[in-house]
Amino acid sequence: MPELADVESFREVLASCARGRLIQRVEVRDAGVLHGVSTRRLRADLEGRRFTEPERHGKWLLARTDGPTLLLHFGMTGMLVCSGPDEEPHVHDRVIFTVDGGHVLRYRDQRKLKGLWLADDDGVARLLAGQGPDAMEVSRARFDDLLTGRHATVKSVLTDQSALAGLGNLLADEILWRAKVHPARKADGLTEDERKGLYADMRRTLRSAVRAGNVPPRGSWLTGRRDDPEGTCPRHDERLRRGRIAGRGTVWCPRCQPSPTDS
DNA sequence: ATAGGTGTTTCTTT
DNA sequence: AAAAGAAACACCTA
Repeated sequence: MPELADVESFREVLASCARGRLIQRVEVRDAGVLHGVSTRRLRADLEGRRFTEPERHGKWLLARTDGPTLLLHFGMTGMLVCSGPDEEPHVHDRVIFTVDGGHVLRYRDQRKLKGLWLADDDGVARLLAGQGPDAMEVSRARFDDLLTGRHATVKSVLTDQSALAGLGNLLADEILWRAKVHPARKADGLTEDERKGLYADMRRTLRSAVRAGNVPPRGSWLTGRRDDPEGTCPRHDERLRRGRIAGRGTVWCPRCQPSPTDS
């Protein structure tokens, strides 16, 4: 699930559920999701504090409080859920925050690939130090530098969080499809026009996906067709192609996105 | 039933 | 430098 658009929706969940609220109780149901902090210290440091305005950088969610910051990363299957006070916990609710006003915030995750960190401002800076600029905020000039400076495939650059933060497998494929750029093209082999188009289509795609709260599995999107082994391009009846690029399952349209001829 | 796959990241090996 | 593989984890499907 969680790429930039999903994490942005979790930020909104956090804001509407808990911003300005007092943290009454922190229940760690599975300490396996805690990183660099014990259950005891998480509770001691957060209970009695108040959530403030949450932020996001790439796929990281920063749950700010009037004390330390709780950082959340959702791996492949994590999510943030807000519920009323009396709902039964879900099997995969790993940490549950009860705040005042009758709201309960749940960090839910099936696989526990990532999890929760607690940090002061220096710690936050350290954790995010390796991240590139957020994909929603990156300037055209910076985006250009990113691509022209690298000989790797364009897909691997787009999904490299240290280059550009926030794009995952689905968003990258979606953006490349919209921009009609083959994912295996070399980043430094793109023309000026292609980089310009890629930037514009990245912004368009992100705007729509953030509005939807995910990369929408609609038929007019590549994502709406990638799970169908016989899926075709939304633009025509061409059968989608699949392969492994940048180490991830990749989908593209052979007609819209011509194969790289350069090397 | 075992193998292989997965909207992620990181570390190691090639 | 960059790509591939494995590992972390839990679950699903073939």
